[in-house]
Amino acid sequence: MTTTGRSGLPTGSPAGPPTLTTVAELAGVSRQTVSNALNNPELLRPDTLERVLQVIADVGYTPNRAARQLRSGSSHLIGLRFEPAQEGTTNALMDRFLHTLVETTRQTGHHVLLFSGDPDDPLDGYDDLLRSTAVDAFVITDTYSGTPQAAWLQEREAPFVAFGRPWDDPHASHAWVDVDGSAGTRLATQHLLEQGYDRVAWLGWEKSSRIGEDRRTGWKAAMNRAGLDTSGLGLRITDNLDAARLAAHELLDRRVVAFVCASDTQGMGVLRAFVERGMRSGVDAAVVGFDDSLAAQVTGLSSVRQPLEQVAVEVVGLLRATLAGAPAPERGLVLTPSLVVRTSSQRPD
Amino acid sequence: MTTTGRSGLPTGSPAGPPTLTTVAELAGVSRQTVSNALNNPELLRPDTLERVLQVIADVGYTPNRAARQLRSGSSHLIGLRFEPAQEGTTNALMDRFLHTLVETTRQTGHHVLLFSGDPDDPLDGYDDLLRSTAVDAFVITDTYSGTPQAAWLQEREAPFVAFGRPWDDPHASHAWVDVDGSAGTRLATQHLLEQGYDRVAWLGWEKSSRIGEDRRTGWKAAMNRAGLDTSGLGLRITDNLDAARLAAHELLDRRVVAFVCASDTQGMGVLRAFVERGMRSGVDAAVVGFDDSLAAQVTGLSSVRQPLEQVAVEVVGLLRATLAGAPAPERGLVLTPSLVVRTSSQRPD
DNA sequence: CGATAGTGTTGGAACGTTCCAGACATCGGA
DNA sequence: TCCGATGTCTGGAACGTTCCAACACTATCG
Repeated sequence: MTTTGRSGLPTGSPAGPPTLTTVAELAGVSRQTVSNALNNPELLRPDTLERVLQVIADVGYTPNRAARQLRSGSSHLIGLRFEPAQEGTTNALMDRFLHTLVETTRQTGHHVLLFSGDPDDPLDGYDDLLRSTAVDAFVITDTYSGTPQAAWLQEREAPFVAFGRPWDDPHASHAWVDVDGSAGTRLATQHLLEQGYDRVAWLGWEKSSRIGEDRRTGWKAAMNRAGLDTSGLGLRITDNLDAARLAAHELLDRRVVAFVCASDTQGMGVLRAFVERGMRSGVDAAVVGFDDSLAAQVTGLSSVRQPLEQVAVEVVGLLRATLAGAPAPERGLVLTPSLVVRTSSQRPD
Repeated sequence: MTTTGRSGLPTGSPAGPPTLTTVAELAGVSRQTVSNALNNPELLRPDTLERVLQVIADVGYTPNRAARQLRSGSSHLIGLRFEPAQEGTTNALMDRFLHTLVETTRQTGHHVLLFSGDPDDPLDGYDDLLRSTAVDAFVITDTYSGTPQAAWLQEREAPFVAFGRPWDDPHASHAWVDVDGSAGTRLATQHLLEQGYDRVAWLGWEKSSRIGEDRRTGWKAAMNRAGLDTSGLGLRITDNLDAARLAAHELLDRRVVAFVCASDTQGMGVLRAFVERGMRSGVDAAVVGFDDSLAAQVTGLSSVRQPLEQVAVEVVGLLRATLAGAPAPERGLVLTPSLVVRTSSQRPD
């Protein structure tokens, strides 16, 4: 029973963390049995299992990730390209999503790997990680600019799930989750109509923004359903405070006092216009923003809130299915946002 | 020259990405030579090097991370426990820091691994990653609650760098970077004094907050240097908008119209109080917040801005040094924040 | 009682890389 | 001419795990 080679040193010398062999020797079983104790416990006889697990706990053994990955091919890492804030994606938004993603993947034994790439090349960074087998799958989030990553990843048969629908190709055959922006603005518009306003204006983004146009349709649908005319009430402007402030003034001149916006930034611009005219927000005029950012929470701006936590949970669910070899669902999952009503759109009591 | 075993299949069959052996055969050299071409190019004859690199580029070879890590012991991953927002750390703040961290580590060939843990146990999660040799080092960020992680990691000789100073032990022997909160509030206070206010109030956090007390000292120092009395001007309240609003009213009753706050949230509360009294912010009264959050940017609240990008760069620099075996610097690195002046504290023109 | 089918456990091989010792030329100097 | 030094390249071994085929043993059945 010559103790397996492993140099001349006394086996299990304190250099480095314990390994399978260390545990095996202490428990008086083979390496493979220890491995099975962790990965296929049902194969072991109960008393053996207990003995092995006890030793594992005693020495504080944790399998070496690199070795496991090398042999099994799975890194238990999910890659996410971490971009600076972009249109439709406030930093804080990403933060909420990311946090739940990390928390949820933890439960499946996965971790999140962040990477970055050349801002001008939406594909940069993916290739390296894929070829070096560093990650098991990707989560892609910036689908507003078309989805070159999706096509690229699919071509390479790399598993991934998208947060954001494939605007270019609604029937794309990959798994995705998105939030129904249109439903959000519909909620906001209905809310303002219920508050007694009949001419509700829209402040949105340029026509080139798919997300912006989607949100606009919600406003339009709510107005139409109420039998109201929208002509002259929908404005497309750039996403900054001052543009929104000026646009609001323009509409206020025409006695339009209710606004639904494509972003909180624009909502803040409208609020500013109210103040400049001495109008009491929520009383003389009303506005609803989009994204429920910190700014909205702190200034009392009503806002449409995306269920990002739920999105992250669903993304992880799809990820698990994809990794298990399941085909992508027939259609993507579209979640409904909620409306957070604050003082900017509701009369006190 | 029997082609090395590798099953009976034609060598380099398209299954899976190319490996060292694939490249070696195509280039007509040994595995080791290919490895050297990447890791120690100076060992190769120039023409051999070129030939090998050409093949590498042709077949799109990237070393397998798991295998490399298993052999060399380095994962090229940096672990970061990703927490929900906490005192003194707005989500958006973390976002700026994290983004630069990802970007900077990219240049050193590292990636950022996010993990989470039991919110009640600041140590949870570290142990697993350490024992499974999943990460090369950690970045710890939540040092405001004491630094149990730092002590714990040091005990295990795990490399790490902290963002945030070790309040409990200023001479702790690990590498850290922090922002000089005191300098920030000093800047803010001086600015208000220059604007002609002489009774500048402080709205800060409870005494138990080290960060809060640090920021308070900056205000006090600036006032003292100007020969001004601070009695009755410093208030410690909870970090929410309404507490700040009420505190501001209390001070405004006493004709105190200039405020330096420990957070933007409090700053927003003060702004609200101005509005409620019909005071024009920046004209009749002034306030400066802390952290330059989106809310501040959008509401025109002057604020102290932390140089988070610079912090991240310095953290990575220290990380590299630590991983290279350098001892921790004698003292931590303290960076100076800047003041972003907006309409809340400066008269127009 | 011998063949058959589990049940629990084992050792060898393999994943793809880098470390290491050595092989084989080539070169300069004694 | 011979020797050591240098430059260039090679093959075996090892990192720690899981896959796989095979093992010993017990229980079942004809």
